[in-house]
Amino acid sequence: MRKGERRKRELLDIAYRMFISRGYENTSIDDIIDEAGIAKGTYYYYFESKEQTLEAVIEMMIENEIEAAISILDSNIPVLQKIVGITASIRPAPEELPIEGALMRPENIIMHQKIKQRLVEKAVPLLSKVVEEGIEQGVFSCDNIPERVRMMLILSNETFDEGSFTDRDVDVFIDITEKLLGAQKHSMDFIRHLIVAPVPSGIENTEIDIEIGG
Amino acid sequence: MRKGERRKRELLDIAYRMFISRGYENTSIDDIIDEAGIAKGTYYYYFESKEQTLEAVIEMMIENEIEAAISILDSNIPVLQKIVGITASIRPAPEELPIEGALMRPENIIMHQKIKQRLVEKAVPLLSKVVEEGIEQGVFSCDNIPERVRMMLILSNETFDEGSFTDRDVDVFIDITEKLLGAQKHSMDFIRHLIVAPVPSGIENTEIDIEIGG
Amino acid sequence: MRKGERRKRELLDIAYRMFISRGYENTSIDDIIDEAGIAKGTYYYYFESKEQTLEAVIEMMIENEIEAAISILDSNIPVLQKIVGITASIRPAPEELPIEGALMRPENIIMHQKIKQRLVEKAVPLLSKVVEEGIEQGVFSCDNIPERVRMMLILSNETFDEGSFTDRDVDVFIDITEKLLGAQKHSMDFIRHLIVAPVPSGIENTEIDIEIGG
Amino acid sequence: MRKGERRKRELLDIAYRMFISRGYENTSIDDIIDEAGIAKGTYYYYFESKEQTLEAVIEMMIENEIEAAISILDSNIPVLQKIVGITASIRPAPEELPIEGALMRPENIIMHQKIKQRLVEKAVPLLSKVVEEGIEQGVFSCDNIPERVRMMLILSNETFDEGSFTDRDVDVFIDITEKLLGAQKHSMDFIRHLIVAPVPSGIENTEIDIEIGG
DNA sequence: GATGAATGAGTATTCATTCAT
DNA sequence: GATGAATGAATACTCATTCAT
Repeated sequence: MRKGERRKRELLDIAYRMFISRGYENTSIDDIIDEAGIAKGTYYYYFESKEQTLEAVIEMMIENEIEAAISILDSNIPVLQKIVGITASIRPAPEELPIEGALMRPENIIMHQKIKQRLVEKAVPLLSKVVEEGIEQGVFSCDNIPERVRMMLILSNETFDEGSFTDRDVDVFIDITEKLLGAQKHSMDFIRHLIVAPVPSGIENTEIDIEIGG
Repeated sequence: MRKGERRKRELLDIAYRMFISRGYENTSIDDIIDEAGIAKGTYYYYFESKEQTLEAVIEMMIENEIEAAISILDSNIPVLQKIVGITASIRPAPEELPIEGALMRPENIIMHQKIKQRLVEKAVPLLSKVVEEGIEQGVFSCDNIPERVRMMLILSNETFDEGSFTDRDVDVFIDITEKLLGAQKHSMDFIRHLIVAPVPSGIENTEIDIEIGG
Repeated sequence: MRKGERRKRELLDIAYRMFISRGYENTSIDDIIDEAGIAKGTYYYYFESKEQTLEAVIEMMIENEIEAAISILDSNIPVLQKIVGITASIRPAPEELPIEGALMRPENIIMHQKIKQRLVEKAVPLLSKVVEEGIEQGVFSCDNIPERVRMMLILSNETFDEGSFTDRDVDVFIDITEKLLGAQKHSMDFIRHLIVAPVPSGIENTEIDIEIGG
Repeated sequence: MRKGERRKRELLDIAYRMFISRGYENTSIDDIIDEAGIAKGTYYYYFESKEQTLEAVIEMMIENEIEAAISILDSNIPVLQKIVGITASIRPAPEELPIEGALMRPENIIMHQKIKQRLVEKAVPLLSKVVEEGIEQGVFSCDNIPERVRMMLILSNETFDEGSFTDRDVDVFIDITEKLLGAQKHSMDFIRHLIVAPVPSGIENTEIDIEIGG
């Protein structure tokens, strides 16, 4: 049993790495067992199906992220930094992402989507705690905390995941987050230094500036 | 030529409906040609590949949405209502969505994602125009318009698409949109009547309220 | 493992027979598995692709021929007969050839060509040994042995493979082979009795005897 | 009719070039009509089938070669040079061959084979005339002329077509041709200067030198 | 002479899953 | 616990050919 557990964990790691690097759809059971050096029957001894494996892989991933988030939550750093730290830790680490940041490659969308969804689910209550903490300390001031936290997470995910955001995106994100949580203007400016815009502002917009209507 | 065009349009419609109702991945070429009552060769006479068909289907869909959006843009209704109208028209109409609202079913994720992405791309410049109009009229007040518009769209998509939002989500969305664009508090309250929350507030949160840490 | 090997050999035999009798291009995977009574997956469990199967089939064939050739090489028969024996054994046995002798039917050309090429490659070093032996014994006398052997093989293949050669072709072949290897005039005459010309001399030429020029 | 003929000739030229450059099997009717800028129906107005087109293409090619050969035959140059000239002209010009000399690529084998066969058929009677001429002049001395000529052609084709022959191959070829036709030793040495071996002698043989038997 | 829409049989390959040993 | 042989449904795409206009 102990041995079996270890084996399963091992397989999970392999599946994880392969799903991440080549996409779920592009990874066949054969790929996995080849890499693991086991027989096909063995794989099916440990997993019911490929989909169940994906589920398990995601669960494992989530647990890791959440663990990190909780340790931040329980630490003694200031509330504002907790928010940022947890939000960051909740996002799949860059090195875990498919190469070339090709999250949009169809073969990766499904897994990516599932992960994001689960992470938001898990993170909302955690961050809500932090916001409540902040309200007690007078740093934040707002109602409907979980809903606000959820929107903040969505914005963060959708804006920064693709890796093609600009300084302006960061500016707006900071502004809106402060207002979302009722924080002091500029109190979250420090985020700016933590996020490096890979694309200088103004480039993206040029081509979008189309003349419309009359 | 006329005849060929009609035929192609017909096939596009069929593909569209099938992709929408059973998902792109779950629709085989055979399904499409059976439905259309044509030979396989005929299908490939009009489309290069299945993927290209998806692209064409999405393009068709987008064009429809954008057309509607532009007619709103060019109309004489108040700026605030333009914003809401365009934002709504930009979202795939509910009846166009896969049955059971199962946008999250893996087989639909890819198409859904592609559509959302293209719609945002197309809508940002349109809405930016409206916001500028609003600024001139003193209704809005903000900088970095395209970035703000983009975030508003993302929030709108992610919040209302799933069909499982609450009144609180609506409240927060209104609050944040007003702040995002620098609108008067409560000036966008009227949205509330246009969006009906399918899930009463407070239900979702119960299960998320987990005890954490020590 | 033993079992798998047997199965593979079995499939190889079936593929071999089918490729030979109806041509590689005209044999579909479905034909093969129908004949073998196995599922498609099973076929692909043993072979990577149709082309790889062809490769394997040819390899098997070659090995058989070469084995026969080597046993002749190692025997004690006179050098002249070794040459003839190996040259003959190196040629695909008539019963192995596509029915109707239709080697020229396009569907067979590819395989036929590949086989000939590989056989020549394999046979040249073998026959070179024999020629060296013959030189030591004073039966042959020549330089550039591998090149000469290769040409002899080509001539033999191209002349006798089609199955439409005449007595005169045999005469010329004998003459030229003797000269090629520096053998005594008439020392290889005995070949004549081993090769039966299916077409009496003089028939082919009639139609070719065209008046040319002015 | 005149116009139709021109059109057909035009199509033939296109088909010819495409078959040559990408192989018969790899050239689809669609490729041809795209290149020609005509409709599919038009193609079938001029040709019965793809195979018939190949036949016509080859016929056209052969005619060109034979024409050149005949003009050499009728000229006043010495017999030995006629032999060489015709033999060379009979071989598909290098620039007509598939790129990269990949005659062995399966997609080209069929056409290549057909061409070689037809060329030999056509060339044998021509060269036989020359050899007879040579016999009258005392330059050659042999019987069974067509058979000898045929073998010479085969040897020439098989040896020099691949483009990977050595100086030794040339030496042996000269030696054997002289003996085949009963020419004076060294009388054909001049060929050597006309053929440039792309591969220095001795390289190929190394790897073939395998130890065999006991 | 010319068009181009329509055909449909044909083909190789993939892959998650099962199960007897 | 572990194996690996066997399965077979599923699928996208090709292409020479026909024929009504």
